[in-house]
Amino acid sequence: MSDTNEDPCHFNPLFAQFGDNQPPPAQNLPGFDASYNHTSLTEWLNGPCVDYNTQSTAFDVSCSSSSEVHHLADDGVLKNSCPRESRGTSETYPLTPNSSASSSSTEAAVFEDASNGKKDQQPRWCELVKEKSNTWSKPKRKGETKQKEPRYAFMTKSEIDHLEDGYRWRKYGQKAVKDSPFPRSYYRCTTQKCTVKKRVERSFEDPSIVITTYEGQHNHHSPTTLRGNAAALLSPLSTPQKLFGQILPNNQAHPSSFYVNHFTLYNQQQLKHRDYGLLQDIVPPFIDGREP
DNA sequence: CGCCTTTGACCGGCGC
DNA sequence: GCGCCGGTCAAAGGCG
Repeated sequence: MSDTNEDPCHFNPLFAQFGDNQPPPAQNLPGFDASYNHTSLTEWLNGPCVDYNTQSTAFDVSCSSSSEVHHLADDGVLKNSCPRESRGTSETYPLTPNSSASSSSTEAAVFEDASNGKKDQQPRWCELVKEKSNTWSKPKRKGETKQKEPRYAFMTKSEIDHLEDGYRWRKYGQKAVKDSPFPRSYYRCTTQKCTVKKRVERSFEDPSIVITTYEGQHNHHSPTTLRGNAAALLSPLSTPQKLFGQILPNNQAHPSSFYVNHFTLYNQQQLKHRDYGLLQDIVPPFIDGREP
């Protein structure tokens, strides 16, 4: 993170400049998709839920056709816009969650197809890490040991570290973060056989920003939304969310998409904390078992 | 009593 | 091989 200025894949918290309690003026931002414009937040809140699959389709950020990929590297650092040219001769590398894990059968089957490398099923996801030598390479996987779950990172402007998201979490660790005065907390979903984890840390560049990284997908519904949110029943994702705009960061070919946690929409109280964020890590197109 | 957080120890990966 | 670092474990204690 020290070479932030030179690193084309560093994370740029563009949303930090937005005013309190106001969504970003997405319609005024370059690259904003007018078809997803909403005259008001309320109108947008009442609209149909946009799931991960819809996001990748609607904003044309599918990695299958894109010359760039947005992803969360193995080290958990948000990276974006990795130029395809810089990948050298490396083959595309599917991001393949452990299919034997407790994720839903539909999702597992889809990912299995990708990892099997069938002729008619080209890998859709590239997982690369940037070496210190400024080159991109596949992450090292000694003995093909533990495959990692997909990760989704969120940045949220909030005074609260551990934001409510509708699921129950148990903290299992806390570590000091190098070069940061703020610790990183580790949480696990308390539901039996659910392997979803999340990390919560505060940005050292902007202490008002909480970075939440989810790993894996829930194999159950949110215990909170079960009673009050029928839409969430249809999408047992770790953090259902809605898009309300996107921007085109400087020198980047693909937009960043703004989101609001679906649960946040349901729980209006949470809106006090300006729970708007920047989704820099584009989710897999197969997330709900359907191709885009 | 069950569930949770805290916190030091431990482990594995990785760079030098 | 050694040290650093991120991630996890597990015992202890707090709380309702």
